[in-house]
Amino acid sequence: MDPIYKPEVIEPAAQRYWDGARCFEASEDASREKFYCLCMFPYPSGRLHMGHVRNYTIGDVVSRYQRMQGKNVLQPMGWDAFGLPAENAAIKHGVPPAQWTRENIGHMRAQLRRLGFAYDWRRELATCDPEYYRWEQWFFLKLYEQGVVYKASSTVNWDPVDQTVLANEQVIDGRGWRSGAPVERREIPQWFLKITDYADQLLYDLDKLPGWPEQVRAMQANWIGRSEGVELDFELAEGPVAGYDALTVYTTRPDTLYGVTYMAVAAEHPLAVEAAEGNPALQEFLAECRAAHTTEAALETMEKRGLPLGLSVIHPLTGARVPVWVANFVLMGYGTGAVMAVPGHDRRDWEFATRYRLPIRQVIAPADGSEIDLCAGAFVDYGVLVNSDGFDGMSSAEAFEALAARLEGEGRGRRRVNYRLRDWSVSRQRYWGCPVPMINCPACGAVPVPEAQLPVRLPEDVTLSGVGSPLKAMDDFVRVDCPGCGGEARRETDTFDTFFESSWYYARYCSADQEEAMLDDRARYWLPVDQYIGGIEHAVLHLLYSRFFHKLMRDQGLVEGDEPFTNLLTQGMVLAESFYREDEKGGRTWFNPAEVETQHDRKGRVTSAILKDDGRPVALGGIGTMSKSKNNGADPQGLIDRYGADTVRLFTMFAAPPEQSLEWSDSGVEGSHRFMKRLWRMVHEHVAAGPAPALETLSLDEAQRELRRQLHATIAKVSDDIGRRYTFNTAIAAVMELLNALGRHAGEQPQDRALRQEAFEAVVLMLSPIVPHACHALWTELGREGAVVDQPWPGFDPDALVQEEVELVVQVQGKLRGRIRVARDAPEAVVREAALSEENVSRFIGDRPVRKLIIVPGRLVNIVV
RNA sequence: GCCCGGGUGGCGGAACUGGUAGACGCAGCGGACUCAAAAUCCGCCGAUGGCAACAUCGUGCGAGUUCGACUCUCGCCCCGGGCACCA
Repeated sequence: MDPIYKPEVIEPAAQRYWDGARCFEASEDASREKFYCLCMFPYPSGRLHMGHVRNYTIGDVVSRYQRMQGKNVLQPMGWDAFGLPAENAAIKHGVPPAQWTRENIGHMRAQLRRLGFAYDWRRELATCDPEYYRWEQWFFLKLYEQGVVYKASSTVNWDPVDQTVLANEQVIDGRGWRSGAPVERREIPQWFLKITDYADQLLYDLDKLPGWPEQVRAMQANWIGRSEGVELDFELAEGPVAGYDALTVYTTRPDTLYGVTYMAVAAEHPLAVEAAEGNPALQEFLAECRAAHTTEAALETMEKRGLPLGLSVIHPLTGARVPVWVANFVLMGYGTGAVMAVPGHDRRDWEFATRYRLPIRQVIAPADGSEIDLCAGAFVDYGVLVNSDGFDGMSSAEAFEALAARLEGEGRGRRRVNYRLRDWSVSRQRYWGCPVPMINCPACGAVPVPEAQLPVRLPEDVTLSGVGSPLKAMDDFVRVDCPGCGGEARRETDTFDTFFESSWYYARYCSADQEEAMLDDRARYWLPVDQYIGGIEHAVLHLLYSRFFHKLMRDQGLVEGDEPFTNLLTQGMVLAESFYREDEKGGRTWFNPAEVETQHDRKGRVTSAILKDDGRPVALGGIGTMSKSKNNGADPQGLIDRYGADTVRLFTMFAAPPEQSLEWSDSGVEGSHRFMKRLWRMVHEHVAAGPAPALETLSLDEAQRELRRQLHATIAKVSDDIGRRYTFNTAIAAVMELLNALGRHAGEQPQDRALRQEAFEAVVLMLSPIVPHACHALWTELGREGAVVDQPWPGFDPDALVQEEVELVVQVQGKLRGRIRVARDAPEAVVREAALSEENVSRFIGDRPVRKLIIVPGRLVNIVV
């Protein structure tokens, strides 16, 4: 055995073994319990970053642990390969997006292999491959048949120079991020998926996900935003306008109906548009509201403004005339685009009414009878009705029911459920994405591409100028005969939102090589995913869309079950210290932490830092996420080259529990490397002394029994930490402690060596999910047959945990005053006697009488005087 | 504003069901080995007082429950994340 730990030798060797023995190729086996472990697939941006390393190491540890538990484990990997960065890179470097993407995939795949992750690479997929996206086109057409897909006009951010649609993040201060041109709002026909039809299921099924973090479920519930209320009609006092004879509003507070003093409609509302005809002031206001939307200015600070429309409505209960205003805080996209304003009991209505001196009426009083002052602000809580005719004295809840019933009876209102969730617009006016499989015919309208013609392949040999989508100029792609009438038609040049691809990839891994169908029976075997792992940033969009897709696939008979991911782990971010220098103009130059040396005071507190290059000081920029702009990223590749994959894996698992953010520390990595070297050396010393004899548990002396007790206690703890708690950091700490104890145990008797053999074997087994390469080598060095990857997880020997004598802590008045050793099963009287006679304890008791004595078996004694 | 997290040594973190606060690691300090350095090994390492044994204080702040509170209850302060004119 090599006395020196050489990751550069043992890591490739272990990987060659796994590949040769096809260890991680998973196949369906009904006789074994399956475990599908999945990490969110990466966007092939070019190279792996620390977030990837952390994410995939967690998944790999879980997978390898479950494998040792005897489960049939599937852990696949693939590429979320469509998307905007490829187009930007293409424009910048003149490389086609397909080429750029595939080169990046090649590089990142090699990096993942270097880290030794236990993937079934046969199932690798890239969403930009026609073999993948053809099924997504096929599925889209199925949904179209089913009526889940529809086309509607919707507003987009349009860059008039680049002739392209911009995502919200690409609009900076109202201008296109690349062209700098003022962004326009355009109405463009787009494809939508009716996710709102599934809103209730998506909300209520959250209760079926106890294995998800509370936080993620809460975020999804908020995003769906279900509210119960009443929709009611206010008859227009001056007769029909713009084809309406009533103004319909939605409210969650029908109990405040008697407090309505005005109505407010959105700027885009037909009544406002109609009223603006021939009214320049109103027209100007509507135009301002439209412009304000595009800038996405801080809405919270936006002033509430509006103008009267010169219309009024009739209150359905009192018959009073109520004026109609247009207001900039009313959203056309929610409810009916109009609200009944109750300034006494709604903050926004109150602000608006105060500004424009509109009347404020109190109709709700606090349930506890306290006084309120509506001049100071609105009273928004539920309470008891006042000034509301026959409804006075009812609680808000009672009044909700009574008013809803009355309005429904009179045909002027109905109970309604509203959602914040909007239908999902899946069209993107972009090149690098999956083509929407539709054909636009002047005669027939939008016609689906016939199934036999799938896939609609995205032409990959393109040059991107940055102006418009290159697809529009490609006649070969665009010109097509209409499948309906045979006439000349144009192919749809929009592509799908990339969330479309990532919404079902987890299912496709099960049937990755299936050429005849989207999914097959194998998906029924593997799904749902038992453990899904990824970043919290996907808490809403990706994880909501995937849940939606799973229900769509279920309704098409493609999968079983209601939910795709049984357990979800959201890993924390990777943070690092940053350093900078400021020039005269206040501009900052950021230095990578690798180029900087920190200096500390005698306590070890960081006081300042200098640049290694010139020895002059740099400023501390604080801890934050690793980012390009702050130049504080640690490059995984450099660390792997220097320390090996195992050290990097060990550090990322040891530095913090997986859900918390992880602070990067180069010296922490050094520490992990030290541990690897130490483990290697200790095993080497043990092995170099020759084979160990068989362990005879009955002949161990006290020190040996104590060491063995610690060994088996550690096995029990590590099993629980990795298997149940997912606290890999404490599992590693426990193994470190065990190794420290082994180092202190000096004996060289045959049974000491036998015990050491047992301990090292257990350590290697326990660490093998985390540092698999070194453990692969050490298992063989310990003289064991077979590969550690095929070994079962170690069990603990309950007999080894039994102690004849235990140490008890003795407290007086709850404060620690001494320790005693007593037999494990010592009767209470003996424990009591031992505790009271302990020197320090008796000193503290003095001559005070003992009032009470509490014994917690195996732990402590507390004496109350 | 609403909804989630969180606040423990110089630092990352541990203490899982109320029962020894600070495991493990990093940094720091001291020592061994060495001509020297690196590597490695050993020891110390919350604050205050004390030669010491030990004592007092100490988990954001204030109260409470309890024999006993980092852990439970109430009130407050601060930090992070998400949503945010959603009627």
